[in-house]
This record gives sequence, structure tokens and C-alpha cells, in this order.
Amino acid sequence: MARPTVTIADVAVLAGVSRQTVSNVLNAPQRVTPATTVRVQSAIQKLEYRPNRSARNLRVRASHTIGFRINSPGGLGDLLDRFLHALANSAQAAGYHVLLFTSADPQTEFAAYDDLVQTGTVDGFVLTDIGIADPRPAWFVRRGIPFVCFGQPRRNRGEYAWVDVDGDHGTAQAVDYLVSRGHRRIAYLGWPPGTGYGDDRQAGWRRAMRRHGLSLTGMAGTCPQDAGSAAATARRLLAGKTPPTAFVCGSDTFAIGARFGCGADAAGQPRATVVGFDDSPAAAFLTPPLSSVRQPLPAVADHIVDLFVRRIADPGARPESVLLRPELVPRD
Amino acid sequence: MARPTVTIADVAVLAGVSRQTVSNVLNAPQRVTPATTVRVQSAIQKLEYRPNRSARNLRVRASHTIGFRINSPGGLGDLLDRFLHALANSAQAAGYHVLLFTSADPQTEFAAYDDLVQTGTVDGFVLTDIGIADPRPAWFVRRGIPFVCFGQPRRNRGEYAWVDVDGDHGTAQAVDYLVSRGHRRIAYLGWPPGTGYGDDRQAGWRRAMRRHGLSLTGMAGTCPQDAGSAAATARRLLAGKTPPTAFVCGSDTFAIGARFGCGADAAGQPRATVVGFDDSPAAAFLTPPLSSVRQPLPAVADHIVDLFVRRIADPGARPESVLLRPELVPRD
DNA sequence: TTGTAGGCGTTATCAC
DNA sequence: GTGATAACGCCTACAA
Repeated sequence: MARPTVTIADVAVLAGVSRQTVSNVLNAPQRVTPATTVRVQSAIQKLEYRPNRSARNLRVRASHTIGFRINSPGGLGDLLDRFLHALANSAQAAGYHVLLFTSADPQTEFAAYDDLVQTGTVDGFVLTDIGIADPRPAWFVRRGIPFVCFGQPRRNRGEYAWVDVDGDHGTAQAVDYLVSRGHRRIAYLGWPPGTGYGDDRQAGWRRAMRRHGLSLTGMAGTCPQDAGSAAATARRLLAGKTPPTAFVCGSDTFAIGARFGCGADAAGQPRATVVGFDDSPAAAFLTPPLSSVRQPLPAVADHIVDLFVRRIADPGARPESVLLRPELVPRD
Repeated sequence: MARPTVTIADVAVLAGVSRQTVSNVLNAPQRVTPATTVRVQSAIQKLEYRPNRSARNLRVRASHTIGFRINSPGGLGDLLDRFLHALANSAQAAGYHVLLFTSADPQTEFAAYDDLVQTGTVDGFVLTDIGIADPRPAWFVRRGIPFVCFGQPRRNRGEYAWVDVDGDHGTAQAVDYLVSRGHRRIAYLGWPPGTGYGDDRQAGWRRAMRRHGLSLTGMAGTCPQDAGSAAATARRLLAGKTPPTAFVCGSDTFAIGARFGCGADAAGQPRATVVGFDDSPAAAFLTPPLSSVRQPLPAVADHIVDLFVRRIADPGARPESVLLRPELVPRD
């Protein structure tokens, strides 16, 4: 039942000006007299005119759209929905939208990127879950396709735009916090070496422990990121000669597993203090609530979109990058 | 670095035909000779021609895009990322894409819907988290905007298109399963009345319990959906005169809370059997793993897109709906 | 079966 | 400051 589409021509007629003047009012206000601006604006209001996006995109050769590949299971884990919300929000504020797409296998993945760009469906991409030797960045650079990564590169640093959260700083904060609460035997529980971000988080723990003069012996545990493995690994550490009294974890999933693994004393209190990473919604609702290192996702998304827009505006410029600091959310 | 755009005209020249013939090869293959088809196809290949989406959208007055409002925290909980993946996947198979957008408050929410449609950015929407007296469906119907709901209406049933999963059937399955394992005192743990879907799930439990001739007394617990509240409620039920030996839960979040609340015996085994709902990834990794009722999200998404495409094709047709059966995933 | 002509709604260019 | 003209790339009549 949509009433007949109202176009820029309708506005022009009602305002008694040319289409071009209407366009100018919208896209180059400084070029037009205040008087006519008002007249055009009121015509726009009256007709409820909204510029057609396809026509505009066709004309300016841009889609004002950012592609995001959503795969399953995502490497972002339970961060994904919050990140997508933040990204969609930041994109909107910059006049962009986020378009989702999927691709099962690596072969179709690159075909999908290509297709979306060639058809003008998206202007570029946001990439997450950047692996140590991820082939995608170089591929995008070679093709001249704009993109920004959530996650810093481990190689070829400086060759493309990225935004990341300083995991090293986050776990160091967690150690400082636990030390201030009197802990000295503080374990780390996280991914096996090789993920990049996991290595950073473990490094932050190690660095802070050394800074406080604390021993690392028997204090590091790594395993796959699931609650079951994490619980088992926590139990193993607790069975050592000098069992930890606290755990710094690579993610909230590890942390929840650690909580399971610790068990509770007679009063129902966990037998070790656990600090998580990511501050997932579940963290606040555990009993007792879980302290966790929070990633500043809205700021991450803002910077990603900002870098993206700048790359579109000046594809030749040197790629920029942003490293943000996470913040410990203590809950005791 | 992008080489100059290759258009349909370039293909036509190389193939020695008119633009129209190229278009026909793409959009109406039966109208063209096999011989020329081959010639055109090879020209397309050689030039790596990809039709421009903006131009196409402008011409056919459609965006081939479905809008999805991603808000935070989402009502879908940890179902959201899996649902979005499935939706993006199904949409793609039908020649559509999913576009994300956000809107903070209710006022801007409707403005956002309007804007996206009026600018031709999307052809319609997929709505989730349908409340009992949700104002959105009627608003969309009134405006003639195509949409499909994930979640059945509680009023005005039949006035719009929806796809849902039969929660009643899911919890009944869970009860049957627990009965077959020898349980007779089976509690329900879920949302307070008023959510719609929560009511269905509780009703399924109640119905199955009656069918098996089991008592409901002291067996129903409701609370907010977080692990802490769920644990407390589970403990309260366990402290009753005839404590339950098993729990059927409204979601995995309730289930994980119930697991916490039950505690473990000397052997480390939970003191009650718990069945969750949604089959979130965490369920499989708990120790012991959690049985859970799985929503068939890929099928849900397929049907949603199917209904959406049909509404676009025939806006006047009577809205259809689909109710799918979930499936218990036993893990013992 | 294939080709010609025109327009979808917008913005860029260049006169006035 | 404002307006006429053209073009973005495609599809849909209609004509041949």
C-alpha cells in the first residue's frame, strides 16, 4: 500500500526549484541560500521525501555498506553479538550499514568477498578472528579492497588497518588486583600457545607476576576453550604442591570452568578466586559474581568504522591502527 | 587499484550481441539460443563481469535485502549469533542479504524501520523477540511493510507471517525422556508467566507430567533468566518435602543455574538430572554434558526467508506460518 | 531469437 | 546561487 514513491523531482516542483538545488540542500548546504534552504526543507517535510539509496549508490559508486562474514561457530565466541551490535551502531552513526554474509569453506570465502565487492554490494569488510598466518589481509591488500581488522596482525604489522584490545595489559591488571587482595600464588588458565591474543594474555600475566616477584612454577595451565577442559585443568593445578589461590583466565569460558573445577567449601564459597576475560553477561550473574576484564567494544567499533571510512576516503594513505586498553571489572 | 568497472555493455561488445541479450542470458536463459548463451557466458567469464547491484536494485525497485534490528542485550540470548548465521545463510541462498541496524529507544525504532524502507535500503524485516502485546506487527501491517516474525503471535494470530519452534513439544519430550530414565519427581524451572514462549515451555512440561500421572506439587519454579537466580530457585525446590530428582528448564541458562544449585555428591556427580533448552554450545562442554532441547535454527531461517520471499512476491496473499518441532539432544 | 529505446532516482559538470 | 544536461548500470517494454 506504499503510496507512490516521492522523488527529488516532486520536492523540486513543490519548492519551486530545480532537482539540483534540492540535492544541494541535502549534500552541499553551504551552496544554497538560507531562504531557499528553508523552502526546500519544508517541502521535504511535507512530502516526507527520503532519497533513494540505490539511485544514490549507483551515482556515487559506493554502497555505504560494510560486509561482515558471520561464521559458525564464530571465533569471537559470546563476544560476537555484542560486537555486532556495537559495529552496527557505530557504522550507522557514520552513514554506513553492516551487511552479513556467510561462506562455508575457504574457497567460497574468497569468492564471496570478491563477489560482494564486484557487484558493489559492499565497499569493504571488517575482519575478525585474525590468525597468526592469516591469508586474508594480504589478499585484500593485493586486490585493493578496503578492510579493517578487529585483532592485530602478528606478521606484516603496519601493512593494514587494525584495532585491537591490549590483552597483555588486561591480565596484568588482573594480577595486580589479585595481589592487592593478598594473593601470591596466582595461576593462569588459557589457550595453548599459537593464537596470538591468547599469547598476549598469558604474557601479561607472566610479566605482572615477575614484576611482583612471584613464582610461575606450576602456575600455568592451557587447554581448549571449553568449561569441561578448563575445570579439569584447574583441578590439576590445584592438586600441585603449592596450589594456586587464584586464577587469571584467558576468557570467561575458562573462568567458568575454573569455578567448576575449584568446587566450593562448606560455606558454599569457591575455594579459589577467579578472574575472567571479556566480561560476558553471564559473569555478573554467577554466584558469587565473576570479576572480569572488559573489552571496550563500543570504542573498538567506533575506531574500526573510523579507520574504515578513512581508508575509503584515502586508499593510498598509510594504514593506521589503534590499541585500546581493557578495564578490569572487580566483583567481590 | 580496482580495474575500470566492466559493465553489461562490455560483455555485449565482446560477445557480439546487444546488452539485452546479455541480460537475457542472466535473467531469462530460456529466451536465448544455446549457441549465443555459450558465447555470452564465455565473455562474462573472460571479463569477470558481475552485474552491479545498485543499478539492478534501482531498476527493479527492490534492495534484495532484509533488515534485522540487533539490540543489546538481545532477547534471543546466546541464540542470537547462531540465528543470525542461519538467517544470513538462508537469505543468501534466496538471493537476499541481511542488513543490521540498531535503534536505542522505541521512538527511534519505528523511525528506523520507516527510514530503511523509504530509502529502499531494505525490502522488509525479520522480527524476533515478539512480546505478548507487541505493537510492531500491527504497525507493519498498517504500513504494508513486508515482515516475518521468529516467534508466534499471542494475539491477532493469522494476521501476519511467522515461524516458531514448538516449545510445548520440546519440554514434553524432555519429560518423556526423564520418565524413561526412571524419574518421577520432575521440576520445571523457567520464566515467570507472561513471556509467551516461556508459558509454552512450562505448559508442555505440565501436560506431559499429567499424561504420565505425575504430581506437580512443589515442582514449578520461576525466576529471572540468570544463573544466579536459577541456582537459588533450584535450591529452594530441592529443600521441599518431596525434592525433585530432575529439572526441565526453560533455557540453558536456567539449566546451568540449576546445575550450580544442585551441587555434586561425593563422586562429583550432580545431585539431580537437568535438561536444558536451546542446546547452546556450552551445553555439550559441561561436566557432565547437558542434555538440551535443540531448536532447528537452519530450518527456522529457511522458512522465514521462504515466507518473506513469498510475501514480497504476493503481498495480498493470506499470511502463512510454520511451527517447527524441536528435538531433544540426550547427553548422558 | 535478438536489437532499440527509454527510464529507474540521483548527483556532477558546467553553463547562466 | 541556481538550473539544464548527462550519465551511473541495469532491465523491460516493444519492435524487428
